[in-house]
Amino acid sequence: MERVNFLAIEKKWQKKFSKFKLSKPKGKKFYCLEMFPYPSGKIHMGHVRNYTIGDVIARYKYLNGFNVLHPMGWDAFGLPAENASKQNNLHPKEWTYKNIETMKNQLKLLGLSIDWDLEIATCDKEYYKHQQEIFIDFYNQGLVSRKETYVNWDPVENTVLANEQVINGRGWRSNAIVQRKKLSQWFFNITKFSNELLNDLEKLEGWPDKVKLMQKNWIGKSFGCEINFQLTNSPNKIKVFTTRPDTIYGASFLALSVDHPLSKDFLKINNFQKFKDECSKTGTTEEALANAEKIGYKTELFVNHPFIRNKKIPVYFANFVLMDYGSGAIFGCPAHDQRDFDFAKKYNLDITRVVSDETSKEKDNNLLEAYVGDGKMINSEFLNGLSVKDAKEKIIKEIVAKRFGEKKTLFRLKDWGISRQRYWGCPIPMIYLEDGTIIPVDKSELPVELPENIDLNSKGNPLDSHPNWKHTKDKKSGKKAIRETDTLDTFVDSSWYFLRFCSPNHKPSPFDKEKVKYWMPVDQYIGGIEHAILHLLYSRFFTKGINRLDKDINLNEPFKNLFTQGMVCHETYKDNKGNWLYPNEVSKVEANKFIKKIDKTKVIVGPSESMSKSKKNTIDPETMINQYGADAVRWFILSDSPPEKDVQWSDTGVLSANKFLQKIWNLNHQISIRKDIKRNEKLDKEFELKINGLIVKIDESIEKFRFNVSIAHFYEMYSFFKDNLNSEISNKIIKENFIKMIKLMIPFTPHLSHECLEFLSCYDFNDWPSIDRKNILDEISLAVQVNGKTKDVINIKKDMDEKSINKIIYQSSKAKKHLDQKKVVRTIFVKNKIINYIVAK
RNA sequence: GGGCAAGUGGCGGAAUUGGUAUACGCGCUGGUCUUAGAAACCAGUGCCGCAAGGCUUAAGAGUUCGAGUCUCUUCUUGCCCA
Repeated sequence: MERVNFLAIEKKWQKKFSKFKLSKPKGKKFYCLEMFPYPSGKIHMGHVRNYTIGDVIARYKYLNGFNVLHPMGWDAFGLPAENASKQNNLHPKEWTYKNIETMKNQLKLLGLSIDWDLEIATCDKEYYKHQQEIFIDFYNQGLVSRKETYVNWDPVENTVLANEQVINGRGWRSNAIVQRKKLSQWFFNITKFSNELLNDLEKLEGWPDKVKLMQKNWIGKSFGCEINFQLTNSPNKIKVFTTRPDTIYGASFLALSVDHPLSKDFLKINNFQKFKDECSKTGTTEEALANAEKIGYKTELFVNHPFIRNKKIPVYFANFVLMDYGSGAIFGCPAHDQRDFDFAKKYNLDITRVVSDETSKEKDNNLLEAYVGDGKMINSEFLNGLSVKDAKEKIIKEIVAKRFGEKKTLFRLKDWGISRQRYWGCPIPMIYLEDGTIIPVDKSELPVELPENIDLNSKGNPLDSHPNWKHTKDKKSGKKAIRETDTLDTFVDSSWYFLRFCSPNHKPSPFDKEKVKYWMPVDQYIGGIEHAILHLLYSRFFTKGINRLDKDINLNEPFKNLFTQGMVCHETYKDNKGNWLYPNEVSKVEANKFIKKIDKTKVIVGPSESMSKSKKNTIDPETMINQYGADAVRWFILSDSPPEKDVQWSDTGVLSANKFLQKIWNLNHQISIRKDIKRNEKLDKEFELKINGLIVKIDESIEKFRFNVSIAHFYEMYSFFKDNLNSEISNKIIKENFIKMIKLMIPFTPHLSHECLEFLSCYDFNDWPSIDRKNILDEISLAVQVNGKTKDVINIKKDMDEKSINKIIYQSSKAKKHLDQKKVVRTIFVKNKIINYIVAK
């Protein structure tokens, strides 16, 4: 068998690919973008999968005549650089750029069609300078504000986290339990776009429904009303937001957040202070609040019930009410809200049912839990008998009419806190004058550069501890000023990089508007599902913000089509002491039996999980590329599972990919030395039809992101070629069609395909085989069923009528014996598909 | 607790969207070649059955000439929100 040295040919073609451009003067534009990586050191299999998928799409579109933008860059700011710096005494900048160099070379090993002239790194001052400009523009547009709020404080990273970065009450990166802390912070006013961010989801037809639903839930629009409750002993009112005004007749208490303005009057009271401290331990997430024991602090305050004369409702402070949702106060209706129910049980408060549960036969009022379902209103005077929905409408009308409150829509989405007390991020371009005014840095002074000399071991914020960096002057007035020493959340960096890629070297502004108008939106965005909320929501916000700055850009959404790929998984291994082991530290003795290479001790095999350094179930892409070749690695990672699902890494899988690609090379060689034999025109035609069918299938499966199916078709086509090497088919036809197949493989195995084409003296690497519409098979196979069960399959001419088919079946079909001497009651005939005889029993 | 997916051989997974279930790959079994191994090649591989044939898409029901696909119930798993 003829063999090819994959490493040698890959090296050869990579030299050409590295200068490769998919952009061309003609053709419709296509912007193909994969989420850019964090330069953590080395690429991992997740990157391999992500960028291979992107490369298939980019190359496919290019070969189909599109003018393709396919850039790559680095999400280069972030905490790991600081941590590494402390450990290795290497400046974050050096560490980052060293990693970028390594990873860039690794990406090149994959043979990606990336235009490296467009490369950007977010830690480059040429990049963050423009980010600071956008920040100032947003500030001037009222999209940035400074607020004192309770924040999620990550005690391990010593920084503030956005709500989106708190997962199950823990920091998304450190996994430390998040604390509540009051700080003055910068915010992007993302809530100004709540409605647009929600409504425009509908326009995103090219996004997975799942992601849209997650964003919808995250934005969390809810309808309800505000009700002002009159305090009995003061002229003041307490404003309450509720989505269930229909349950007002069941109200038995008011609960306020401990941060509610009214709490000021209680701060001097010892018990209250104690209670407040207790509440701060609960955490800020909705989950923590829901699971925590409901505790309250009873005040001597009462409010009047707006609809029940002479009814006074007690006022509590409670731990499950948050100041930053609604008005920081709720009315409790224990019968129909579980949290209120728990609270009422604990403090012996009234539980009055106002919605009847028609599905339950129990009529008594002794509820075991809150009833939140639908039903008819009871105990509610003029609402009685109405459904929950109707009651809601009626009571809101009444509340508005009587001026007790107003109709209101509320969002769960909160503004995006962007201040981080870290060094390795984009400095926030604001200054504080001595008189207390806060103003943006003059644009002519941008970028506000990070200082090179920094002591990362100092306590607290490194920029704040720097001896002189923060001291500056206001350019206009010449007054002394102090710089903002917080840096921006790194999610800001990735919220507009897709715009920068359209003109990465543009100096005057963040991007060349004309280029953005041409390339945007991104036609295909590809990345992990883990960014379904954070990154994608922020990018949408940025796009809308930028569009507001200049309507002429006319860009509402950044990503037209989104694809979220699954993760790469591998079995986990532990030795008998419970230590994790890398896959290359163990060897397989027999099925399901593994031993540790070093001392032959038994290894415990755990379930297959997403590859992670902590569990050591990682496979190094570079090792695999060196062993099997980049094309084989690409081939395997695309072939084994549909790309949106998790894929199981398998050494035998990548080995068999390697073997198959060797066979393709061997076939290529055999075709080149094939001797022309007697030819049969009919076979020639059949052969052409077959390859024509392949083009249709490959086009379709690539468009639908079903690369595993594409690859199955290539396997079938390979067998077809091999089986026909000695058939009476002309050399011309075999070779022409083999070239077509090889061209179809370019997006999957660019190195091997190019090498084969060159070997066959075909130097046109830039076109895609076209479908010959006339060359469509005129024979089809038809299923013959009796009583709905398939008894035979016959090959007939396309579009043959029922009568002729009947004749064939009664003459020669295997189904004949099931029909003989039986009465056919009915025949169902679907042209070119099936014929079904219903026979009497 | 709520919402959304999904359940097909020993494994990863196909199935033209209601019309031939198990394509393709892995693994496994047998054979050829080889001193041997590896590679390569050939054959087989859902289940029952010697065969004819019958059964089979988590379980159960329903609609239909026909259901992996549609509807309902149950179970299981995964994800997101709580």
